[in-house]
Amino acid sequence: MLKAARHVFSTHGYHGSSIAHIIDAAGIARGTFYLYFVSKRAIFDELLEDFFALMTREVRVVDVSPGALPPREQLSTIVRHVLATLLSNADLTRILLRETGGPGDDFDRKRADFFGRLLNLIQHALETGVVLGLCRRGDTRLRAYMTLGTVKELVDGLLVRAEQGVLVDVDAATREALDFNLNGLLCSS
Amino acid sequence: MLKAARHVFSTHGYHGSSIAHIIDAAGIARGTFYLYFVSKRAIFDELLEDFFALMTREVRVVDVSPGALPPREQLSTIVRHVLATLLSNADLTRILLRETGGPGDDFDRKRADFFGRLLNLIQHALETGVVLGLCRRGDTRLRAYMTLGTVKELVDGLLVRAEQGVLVDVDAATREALDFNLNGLLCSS
Amino acid sequence: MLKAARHVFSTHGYHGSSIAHIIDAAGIARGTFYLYFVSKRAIFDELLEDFFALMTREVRVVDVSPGALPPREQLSTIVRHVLATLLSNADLTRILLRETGGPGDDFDRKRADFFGRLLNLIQHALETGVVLGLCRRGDTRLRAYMTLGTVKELVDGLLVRAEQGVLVDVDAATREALDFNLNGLLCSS
Amino acid sequence: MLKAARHVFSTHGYHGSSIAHIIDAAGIARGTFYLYFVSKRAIFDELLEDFFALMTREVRVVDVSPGALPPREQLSTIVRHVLATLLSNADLTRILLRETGGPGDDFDRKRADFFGRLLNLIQHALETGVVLGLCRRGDTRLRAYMTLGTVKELVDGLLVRAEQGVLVDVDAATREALDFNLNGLLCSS
DNA sequence: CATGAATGAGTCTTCATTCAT
DNA sequence: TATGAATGAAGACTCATTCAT
Repeated sequence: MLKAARHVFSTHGYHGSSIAHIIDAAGIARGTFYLYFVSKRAIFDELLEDFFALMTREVRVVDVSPGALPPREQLSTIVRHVLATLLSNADLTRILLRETGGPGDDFDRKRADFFGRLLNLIQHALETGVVLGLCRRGDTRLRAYMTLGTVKELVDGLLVRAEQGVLVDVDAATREALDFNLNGLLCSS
Repeated sequence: MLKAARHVFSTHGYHGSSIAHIIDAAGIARGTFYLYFVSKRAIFDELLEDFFALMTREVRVVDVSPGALPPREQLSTIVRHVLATLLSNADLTRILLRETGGPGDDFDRKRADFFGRLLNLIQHALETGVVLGLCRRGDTRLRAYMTLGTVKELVDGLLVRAEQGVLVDVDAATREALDFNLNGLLCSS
Repeated sequence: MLKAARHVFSTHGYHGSSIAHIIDAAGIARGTFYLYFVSKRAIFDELLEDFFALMTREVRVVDVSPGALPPREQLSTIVRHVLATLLSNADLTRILLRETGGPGDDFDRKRADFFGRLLNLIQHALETGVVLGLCRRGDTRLRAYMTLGTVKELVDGLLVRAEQGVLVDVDAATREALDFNLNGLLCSS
Repeated sequence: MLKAARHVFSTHGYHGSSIAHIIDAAGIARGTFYLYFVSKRAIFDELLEDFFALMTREVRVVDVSPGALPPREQLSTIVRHVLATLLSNADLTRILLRETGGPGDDFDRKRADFFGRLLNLIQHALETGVVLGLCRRGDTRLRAYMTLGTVKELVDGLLVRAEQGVLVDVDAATREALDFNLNGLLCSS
């Protein structure tokens, strides 16, 4: 049922999905839906809540204490996890990336919260990198935005590929993501 | 009237905006609206069409012929223009960036078209860069996605700042964008 | 279970009470309800049927045969019984007096039947009174209505008092009722 | 439209009447209804508000200053007006008298308010009567309830007659009402 | 050109009732 | 006998769109 809703929502968006769609997809009766979910809004929220939780579980602060793995390796692991999670939950990812102005302000707020937390995490990492002399100085907030942007759009691109039947190579994508964010596009640089 | 609609749409999203909102904001009668626009959908489309046109005008292929300005300078000009245009049309930008799953598949298709064209432009530039020995080899499509992502999210971040009353420095943002995309985050690397 | 329903109905009215309310109050399962009652309507009917029976038992034709107690005394006894019964079954009385337009026409018809029978009883008594020279001539039907009205509204008033925590004096109320109906409001008259 | 609703409500009660009934009776479309009334509840309220106003206009405190008309005459006038108003608005009267547990607590509260005001008026009159030596001492509150009851039930009875096609004689009813309330049922007494 | 009253298809939600366990 | 998950008809309300003035 959550599965059905997930599919329906990710296909038509929140507003484009009616209860009728969902119950048809789930093969249940109207009343049954309301037996498990208080409202259309509620099932949408639950869907995202679960996904937010799933995503958040993967995201950790990079450990820079001596003896820890090299930061780049840690980053690589995190990014690979994140990408893998997002790609293997294409439905939910689509909702997360593409659904906006959804059920009202609450959803946007929750979404903003989620990305905001990510943003802070990234920004914190960047600042640490600057302190450690690894990263160039600059507006870390804006850079955090841009880094987040690379991931979001990368996933979107991979999703498109997947939709076209192309097999996605998560490892390669991870490499590209790290390479792009760390070294930029230029050659020697 | 387009102005009113623009504001309403960007504030409440497509689905959150009713004809009533728009005509109230525009101070016209219901019937008058349909005198100028065939449907709610139509005014939304026109709004975006205009904006797409406005944006596209700014985006040029980088000229790599001998005697042209250095590519980085050209890029800088383009990016500055793009950022300035987006930021000075915050309403439309918000719609472009945040409104999804809007009026139906058509909107998404158009939006996808727009970003697709951008994507192709960027990819083409990257490939040129590779050929010229300026850029590292790699999956140029994915890199194009990521580059696009940096711009989208950067603008979103700047918009947030603007909404918070912080004056936005387009030149600085342009520098950050170029720097990030070209050189990445790492120091000397 | 009837008790629970009685309380629920008298508190929220017929339409305001759902099966859920009733089974919650009774602490039973949904299915169990339908084991004992064919429908929501049925339990409501049974509730009232019982109450109608209870009430009717108290109401007798006044015995005017020689040797019987004085009519006023008989009346006093009947009225006292009626008032006591109504007041000690506040829940049901509330339903009887206040619930209207309930489950549909049937309920109203039954209710009308009940009061109709009362009406006939009262009218008959009045006509007897006229024949015996005790009562003034007049439209006995209308007078019967009015007499019934005094009782209904009196009980309502007493119920209000009871709800406010005021102890109700049935004897006093009986006296007032008889006095009002027999002698009216005026002094010497 | 109010007319249609009035008829529908008075026939089926609040809960028994659907918007569909009302718009069918009024010969309008669904949306048109909501153009004029915010909700089902709203039209019901307006109906009653109007009627309350109409009724209240008729009810005055009896003037006992020297030189005024005899109280009984004033009473007679008031009662005649009230009865005439109620009977010539049979639909609304039916709602007022028979609809309970309607749209929720608000309606009951409003209804209670209305009858409460009447009650106070009557009680005040009775107390004045006692002071003037016209009325017997007693529980004036309870007597007010009973007086109110006579009117309500009398009207109900007259309504029944009217429904049966019997022509109602308002003057006769007024006489009966006054006679009953002032002198009671007994003969010389 | 402008108006705004009227429309009715479409949506969410409730709740009495059934039935397999 | 008891349960409670499942049902689906019915109802209130929204809103993009039309059209007579």
